[in-house]
Amino acid sequence: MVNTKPQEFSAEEINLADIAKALSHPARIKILKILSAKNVCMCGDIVELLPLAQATVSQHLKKLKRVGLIVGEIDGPKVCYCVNTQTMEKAKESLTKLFKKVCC
Amino acid sequence: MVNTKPQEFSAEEINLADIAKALSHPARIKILKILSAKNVCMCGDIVELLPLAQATVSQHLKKLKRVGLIVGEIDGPKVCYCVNTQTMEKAKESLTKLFKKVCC
DNA sequence: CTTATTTATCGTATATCTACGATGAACGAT
DNA sequence: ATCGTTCATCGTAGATATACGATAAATAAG
Repeated sequence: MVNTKPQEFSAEEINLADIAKALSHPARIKILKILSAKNVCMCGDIVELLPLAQATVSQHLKKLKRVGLIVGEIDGPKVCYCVNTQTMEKAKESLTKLFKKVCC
Repeated sequence: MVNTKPQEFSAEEINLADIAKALSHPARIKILKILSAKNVCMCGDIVELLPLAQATVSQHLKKLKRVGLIVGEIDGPKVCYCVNTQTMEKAKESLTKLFKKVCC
């Protein structure tokens, strides 16, 4: 009798799940839209546009940063956030690949 | 002075976040791949292919069902799961729309 | 009817997520 | 040096996610 149960998931599956997790809250979806619309944006500007406290927005930004979907550059006391187009492209490709495999 | 802080998120943002949440675990990514490869599949078959207990796999299936990405049809004591291509297409379109807006 | 098979659900433990106020750290301006 | 601005982090509370064994429910087969 052979053990067919695999030990873990593939790096690709884990990576795609991480991307999806970063996109799994409306606030983070909206943050990406805001950043792309303004091209570059201070944290404070984002807080103004979301129904959330500054600390909470900062946490959401951290999660988007962690997977590389956005980048924050320090500019004096402020921080300029912007979309990381390269990572975003990769994310899009990974998802497109999944959809192609799964249905379309 | 005007209050610029919105009260909540849009239905579209919430919906997209829900889809992303359903895809936010490697097991669920893999389940979708398995189902599409076999076209139709029993729960037990999926359990064999994942490094998880039956109860855990059942929970993951439930989450995919909840957002409509898969459908389970009862067949005697078994349940035949398959990808819901329609919902999958919609999910793909929603994500594509986001990526188009945000970067690509 | 009893038994075996298949799957969902329950109960439970641990971890992560989400949200906020308070505080700290970094910087520019005075 | 002090103050105001901006943002991250800490501490905390409650909710949700993840995993499993045990059990229940439904059906097919004997």
